[in-house]
Amino acid sequence: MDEGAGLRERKKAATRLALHEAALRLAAEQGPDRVTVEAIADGANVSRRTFSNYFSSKEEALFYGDTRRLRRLLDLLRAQPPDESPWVALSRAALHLTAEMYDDGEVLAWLERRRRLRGHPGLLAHQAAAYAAFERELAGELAQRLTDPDRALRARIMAATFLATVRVATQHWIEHPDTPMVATLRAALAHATPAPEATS
Amino acid sequence: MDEGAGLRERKKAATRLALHEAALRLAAEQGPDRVTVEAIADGANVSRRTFSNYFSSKEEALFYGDTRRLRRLLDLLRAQPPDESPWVALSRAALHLTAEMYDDGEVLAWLERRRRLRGHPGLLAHQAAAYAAFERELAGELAQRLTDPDRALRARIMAATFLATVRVATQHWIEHPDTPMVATLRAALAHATPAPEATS
DNA sequence: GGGAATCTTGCCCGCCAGGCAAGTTTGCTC
DNA sequence: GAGCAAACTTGCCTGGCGGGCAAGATTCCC
Repeated sequence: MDEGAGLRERKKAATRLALHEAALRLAAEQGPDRVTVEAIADGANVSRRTFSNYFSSKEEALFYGDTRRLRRLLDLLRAQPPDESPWVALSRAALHLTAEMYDDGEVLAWLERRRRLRGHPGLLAHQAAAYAAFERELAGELAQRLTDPDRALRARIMAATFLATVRVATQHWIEHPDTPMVATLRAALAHATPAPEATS
Repeated sequence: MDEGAGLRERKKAATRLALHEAALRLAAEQGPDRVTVEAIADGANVSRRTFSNYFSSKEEALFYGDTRRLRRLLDLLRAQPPDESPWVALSRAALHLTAEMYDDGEVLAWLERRRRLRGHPGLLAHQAAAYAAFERELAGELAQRLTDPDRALRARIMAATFLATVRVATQHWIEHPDTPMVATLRAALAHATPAPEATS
């Protein structure tokens, strides 16, 4: 990926990814609390101080994967036809994304490590925070697809509920991997589909 | 409130509340980053160490109000007729709660302080985390009101989307207090109302 | 090749979470 | 009331963290 950019950019992306991978691996091995930032930095062959240049906390490093995926989701959303209903566009983008993840092939290792982190309530909170950081951005994109009088509120609601749905679906799938992920996601999105505006 | 309990319990509740108030006041006055835990403890006439006995971080103290309100919401939900549709029960409980808040009369001071904290993205993340900590509990309650084959997933989705909606509605109202809060909440809940299960 | 921009690292400071133990307050029983 | 146990507060202390700063290394671009 990112083949186009210069050496500097590629190196940065590489260390950022290395830090993320190290964080995830170590957290899965030893439990998230037993891992120090220093250990993560070592695992990526980088000084502790450099870690701080990339991430502002252990947890941010841990969920950098989610962050990247959400950014990708935004791109996929932008690629949807602009006259499509916003929720449908969101759903398509999300399903497209999970398909991509399967193509990557790395899903299995990822799933395994994520399963070991299941049930640490502190981590769930940080994950929710990571998702929440995206709400404004996503809401901005959605607002352009709405014509409502109060699009601002509607866009934020839709962004928040959609992200919550994706987050829960992923979590649920991690805990019940017997069902394929797309099926879980599809069901979750169906459950959360907003009613076509009952004009109360 | 809590008149029934013994002295010990009442004192604990009082210091916990005092710490929360101090945190909110100081954060609103000086900005959340410029406030140290020590200052909050001082503001509540308590040692720094005691702060840690009540809250595990500044942010937890800051959002203790939200936490309390969410607990109250759960009680109100339990008080709804058990044959009511889950989403309607949730909505009623939420509207009931905001009505209670207005009755309290302290909403104005609260609003003022919260407005000053608007736009600190780090805080929004922590708020999302506080709400996320409630998802499991709420989902548990909702699961009892569902008969679905996959109630587990449905309950979690509904809990997550509902909490996201309440959170966004509150935030939106803080930023646009010209509209009354119940109106904002009602609109938000209407936008997020799930469709009656399109059997895809 | 050479200067400018950028990145890495080590050093450092103030802050923070939480274990431990001594001292204090509350609850309970007689 | 007296006295004891449970629970709470506090100070002390440790390991870890976030981020400012400046010196040195690397990359970029002319």
